[in-house]
This record gives sequence, C-alpha cells and structure tokens, in this order.
Amino acid sequence: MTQSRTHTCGELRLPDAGKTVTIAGFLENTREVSASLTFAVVRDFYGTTQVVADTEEWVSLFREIVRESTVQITGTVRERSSKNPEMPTGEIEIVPESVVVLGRNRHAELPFQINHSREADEAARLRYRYLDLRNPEVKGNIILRARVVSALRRAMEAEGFLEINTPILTASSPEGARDYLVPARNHPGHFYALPQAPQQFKQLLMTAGFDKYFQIAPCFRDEDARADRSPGEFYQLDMEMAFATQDDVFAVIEAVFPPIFSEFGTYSTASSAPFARIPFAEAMEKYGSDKPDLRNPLTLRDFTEVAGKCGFEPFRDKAVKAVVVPNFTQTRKFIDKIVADAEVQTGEKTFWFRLDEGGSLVGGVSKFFADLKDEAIAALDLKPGCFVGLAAGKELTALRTAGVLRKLLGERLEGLIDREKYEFCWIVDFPMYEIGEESGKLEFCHNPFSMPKGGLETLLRVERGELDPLTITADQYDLVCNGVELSSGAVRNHDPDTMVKAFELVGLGEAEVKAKFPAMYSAFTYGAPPHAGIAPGVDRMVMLLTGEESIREVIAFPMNKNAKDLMMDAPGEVSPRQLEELHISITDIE
RNA sequence: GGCCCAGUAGUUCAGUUGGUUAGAACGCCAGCCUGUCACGCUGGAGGUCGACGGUUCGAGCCCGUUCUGGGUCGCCA
Repeated sequence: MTQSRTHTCGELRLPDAGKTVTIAGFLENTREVSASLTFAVVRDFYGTTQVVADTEEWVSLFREIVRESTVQITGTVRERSSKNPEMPTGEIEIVPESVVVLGRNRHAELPFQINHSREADEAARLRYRYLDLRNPEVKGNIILRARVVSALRRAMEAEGFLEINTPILTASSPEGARDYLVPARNHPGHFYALPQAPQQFKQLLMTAGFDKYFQIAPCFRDEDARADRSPGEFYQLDMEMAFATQDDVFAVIEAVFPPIFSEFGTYSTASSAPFARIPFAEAMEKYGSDKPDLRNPLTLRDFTEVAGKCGFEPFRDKAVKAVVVPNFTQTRKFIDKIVADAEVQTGEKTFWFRLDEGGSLVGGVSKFFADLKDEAIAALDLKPGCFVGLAAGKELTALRTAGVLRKLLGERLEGLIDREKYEFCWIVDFPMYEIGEESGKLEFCHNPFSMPKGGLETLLRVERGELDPLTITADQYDLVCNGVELSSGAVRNHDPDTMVKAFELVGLGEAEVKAKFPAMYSAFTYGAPPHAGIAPGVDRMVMLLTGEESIREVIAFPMNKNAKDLMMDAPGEVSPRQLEELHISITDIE
C-alpha cells in the first residue's frame, strides 16, 4: 500500500460507483445483519462511509475489530440497493478487498459512547478529550472556531492591520488580575509573569510607530472560572490603532463583526453599523446592567417615591426600581423561582406584586400598596394583567438587582425576546473614578490608562475644585452582544503629564506611574501618538456563534473549573532537581 | 474563601415510609437473523451505591465530616 487513502469518508457519491478506492478512519459502528452480511460505518474528519461485508469471511473479520479502531479499507464503490437519504454518502457503499487495522482500540468498553459524549460526565470528557473530540458535534465547535479566527485575521488584514506577536514571558504587572508567575532560573528570586493581556506591548508598538496592530493573543489570569470564563488562559482579538478616536475603533469592529456573525452564527441576523451607543449611566438606569441584552424589550422604572410611602420596611429610605411585564400569565411557582434565582445571583432580596385582570393588586408585597394603588398604577403605567418585579437598596444596587430580574424574566418568558439574532451595542462614557467600597476613597473605576474626556484640562479643573471627579467620564467603552460583554476598550492616555495628574487625583503620582509601568511611561516621554484599541474575547465570541453555554465547548483542550487539566494531569509535581535549579523550596502545604 | 446542586453497573439514570437477592436503557460478551443505517430478536456478564464516621434490629435512603464535579458570589485593571 503506497497511499493510506484515495478518498475521505465524506466525498464518495453515486458517480464514483465502480471505482477502486481506499478510505481510512475510525470504525464507528458495525451492524451484523446475518452470518454473511455486516454493515460497517467508517468515520473520518470529513464524514462517514458504509462498508458492506457480504461473505462469512468478511463478517467474522469485522466481528474481531473493536469499534473506534482506525482501519484502512480498499474496495470497490457500489451503488446501494437500499439508500440512506440522511447520509451524504448514503447512495453508495464500499465492497472491501482489503481491510487493515492501522490502530487497534484495546478498549471494548469506552469511557462514553462517542456519538453521545456530550451527555457524558464532563470530567470523563475532559480526561478523554481526544475521544470526546471524535464526536462530530464536539469537533464541529473547534472547526468553527478555527474558521472564525481565520476570518477575523483576513478581515483585520483587509482593514490594514498587522499581526505582531508579543512576549509570553514578561514582567509581572502590579494592577489587575492575579499573575501566573514563572521562576527565572538564571535570576534567583526573580520571576517572569505570563501576560494578562498584551496591553502594554501594544501601546509600546503604537509608540514605536506601528499604525494598526492586531493579534489573536493568549492572555493569562489566575482567577476563578465561570461558565463563560476559562480559568487560567483565554484568547483575545487584541487590536490598537494610532491617531485614532473612539469612532475609528468602532468603525473597524462594525465593519469586521457583522459579516462574521452572519456567516458563522447560529442566527443569521446581526446588527449592522452603527451599533447602538448607550452611555453607561443610561444603561444602568434603563437596563440595570452595563451589558444589556437589547433583544429584551423590558426596561426599568423608578418606583422610589411611591414605594417609600408604603410602609414596607425594606423600601424605607431606599431607591426602589421596578420591572413591569404586561399580560403576565405565569404561575406563582414561576415567580418564586425568578425571585429565588435573582437572590442567588445578586445577594439581594427581590419583591413583586401583580395587578390582576380585574384591576386588583395581588400577591407578594401588594398589601403594602393597598392605599397607594392609584399612585402605583400611575407611576408604573400599569394595566390589568401586569407583573411588577421590585428591587431596593442604594441607587446602583437597586438598579443592578432589578437588572437581574429583567434579565431572568426576558430569558424565561416565552416570546418576549427575539432570540434569533445578534444585537450589538456599545456602552460608552464609563466613569473615570468611583469611591471605593472598602477604602471610601477616590479610585480608578476601570483602566487607569484611559483618557479622561477633555484630557488634562478636565483633571486641572478638578484640581481647582471646579469639577467633581465622580462626574468625569473616560473615553472607555465596552462591546456587548446579546447581554454578553465581548470586550472593553479605550482611547488611551498617551500623555505623561495627564497620566501623572490622573494618578495624583487618587493620591498617587509620578513615582507610582513610573514604578508600575516603567517602559510605557518612559516611552510616552519620547512622544507618543494618540491611540485607541479594543480586545474582544475570542472564546466568548465563538460561544455566541455556536450558542454554547459552557466556554469549555469551544476550546480544544479546556481545563476544568478548578484550573486543572484532567487529561495532562496539570498542574503536577516536579522533581526536586527542577525545584533546586529554580531556587524554590516548598513549605507550608497543608 | 462563602452559598447552592450532584455523586448508584463502562455510560445515562430510576430506586416509594429506612426492610428480602439494588433495577432500566444504551454499551459490552454469546447466539439467531441476507439490505441494515440508533438494525432487530434471545440470553449473559457487569455494583466498595464517592469515602469515612454515626443513628438503627436493619442505611443507597436519615445525621455529621470529607472528597470529587458543576453552578454562583467574591475575584476577573
């Protein structure tokens, strides 16, 4: 045999009948119909093809081959006497002349059935990921991811961007997430860190005069996982543009994303440019979230004034926000579940009442509003049949809690959301500063290196006492799709004076800026172009495109939620010699 | 680190008020079956009920501890 195959398992059709071919793949299934008739299905990356054994010799030979072994089959293509229209190759079959086992499966009982692996225990899937990925459904997500990444590359290059790789071994960054550290053998007591993002490098590239940079960049953060967040590592479409404004960045994303979402998405409709631009404050007020799902038509209402008079203790002296659902016909059980789940997600109590079809206030906290019925109806514009969900607390807390109610109601009420589309929006005008919960002092809200709106002059006005620092917004933005935060980005602060001033407002100064970001600060003192960028998460993007709810379904070899690679058994112990070379001694392990 | 949920055959699950020998489906093994395609039919093997301790005449079931897995809050500039 000089060639391992002449055709894949996905390509033979009726016109190929009569040809002598060789295929190779996994023995997916055998159906022994009699002592002298067996149908075998061979699967490779491209599809499946039926092989028919119609002599006793071939039947007994196939009986000896354990499923999922890799086999190479040479034979003649023949038109089937009973065709299978469900199968692309269903009009033909191969009559074997030679069957060779290339890789024998020694395990008659697999950890799970390949074509049903998605129903198996997830730890088993991860431990045997190479078997899980044999399942065409599982493999399909990884294939789609590859195509999306390829399309992103082509689109970014078409927009004039240059892909540049930045270091994986770099310096620990004093802000942000927990770093992954790598001991430096030649420098006892010193460590590299894996980059949390190529943030500083891309800004340095701008300073170096590269005009448009991008990278499908691995990012490493030692933080705990979520269903939509890998522990350890993930990928971003990282990009940065020199001499660019917020609108320039938006224009690139609005050109690149909709075609890719339309082409590769489960839903074929995606927002077209321009995406809605919603100031942070408005997003919080209307949706109770800085990542609203705009497919959900519900919006929040302020109910503070009426609720404050009702005498119900949790509403006393609190901001109260309402979500009103018209024509509500769900059961008490449905409501209880929403309320309970909202409490789990927010840690805050939520409340409700209904205006029934007869126009009476019923259920939940309705009795407290018995004397305020007309005011409540007026304040919330209620009609008979309305459900009212309520959240109370400090302004922002009440908004966030009500926002969770809005989200849960939207997800669970049939027909409320048009699910079959991708609805993008930009959240803009994030506040630059906030009062820290613990410290009670002024702190950066997000990235300290975003440019405050108005630049240095704005900060000088704060210094002169003409402006409340809490009212300053930054040229900082998030890209949101269907309630999923895809990315943060910003116009960067490229001016050393403005940078120092921004730090001074939170009680720090030039020394701290230099100490924390020495290369970037120094680079900017040599003259830097204004620049702006963004870094959408690739894994989340593919989640949206596939409709998967777990990020592990779109990663070839994911770690589990405890940041363990069950297949490779990482993290693992290393030899004493390795530790010694690295000047590491292990102590205090419980 | 907190909270919630789950753990029973190779796999997915059922298991009543605590009561005889812990069941089903798929998979596996054997036999039958000449056009199957989730082939079908008959039979068989397969269990430390996650682990430890407790309550009880008796625990898969109740209690405690713990481990593992998932979700979530904290965290993620």
